[in-house]
Amino acid sequence: MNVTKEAQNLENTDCQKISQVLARVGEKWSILIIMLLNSGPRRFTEIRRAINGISQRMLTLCLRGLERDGLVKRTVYSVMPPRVEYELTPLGQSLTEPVIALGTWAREHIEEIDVARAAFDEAMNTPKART
Amino acid sequence: MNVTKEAQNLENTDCQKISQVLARVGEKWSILIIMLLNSGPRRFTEIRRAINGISQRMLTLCLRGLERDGLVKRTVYSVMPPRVEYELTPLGQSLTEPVIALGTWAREHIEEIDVARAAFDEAMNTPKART
DNA sequence: CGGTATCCCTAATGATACTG
DNA sequence: CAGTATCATTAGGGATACCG
Repeated sequence: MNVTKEAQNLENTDCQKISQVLARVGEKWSILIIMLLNSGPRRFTEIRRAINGISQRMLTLCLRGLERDGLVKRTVYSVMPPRVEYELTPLGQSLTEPVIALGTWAREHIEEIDVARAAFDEAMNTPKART
Repeated sequence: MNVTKEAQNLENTDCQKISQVLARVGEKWSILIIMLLNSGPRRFTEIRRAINGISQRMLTLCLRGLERDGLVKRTVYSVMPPRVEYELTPLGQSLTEPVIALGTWAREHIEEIDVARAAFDEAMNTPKART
């Protein structure tokens, strides 16, 4: 889980920290939720409807994780029926910057990746190709 | 898996793409491998020793995934004993930039996150706190 | 050395039902 | 509405053994 001094650019502990953050950001739904909330507060069901395919359970767990890390703020309005709003904290907002940078990279290189994948998969189907 | 137009900053397809990339980058070991290879080519066993705790199986799978996406190049030297070197492709190298940006964010905010986590966990142990 | 193949166990996730 | 609880299924990943 640690990288030795061989990884000259980063310290061991740095890698651990980065891994922790990337693990959260890399979670299938986290990034989508963060980007959705980047455009303003949303209610639980709004988020659920906006993100196609997420189960109620996973949305709850994911929001809890983001809330725990201080990236998302959960506000409960004690009315009937209940109303709960989620919004990015300043910390969460600051995270959108590097995330968008990564997203930009993804957009710029996704075709290149697709080509690489196709080439790799084809090579797999052509056993001779793998010397 | 899609975000509706509610997420004004990004298109549906963008989010899918970003998710794909983040899923790979977010994988527990990928980021460590990428950062390790950022300092130069490494042999299979070198990587394995450098990254504490990764199993041979997972290293193989992870490297295959990175290779498939065109981020890592695998070179086999047909000698005895076998020698296989892994290095970042230009695409892989370009990825280190936004990843390092995210890493920088992680380093700058990890304490804030730790505090948030501690506060959240304490609130959990004080049921009254969650109204 | 650098893998692949197999078994096995656990953690993650979906589906469903129920509640303040 | 916004959850929680439970069950069932599956995917992730470790351990081990074997191969070119």
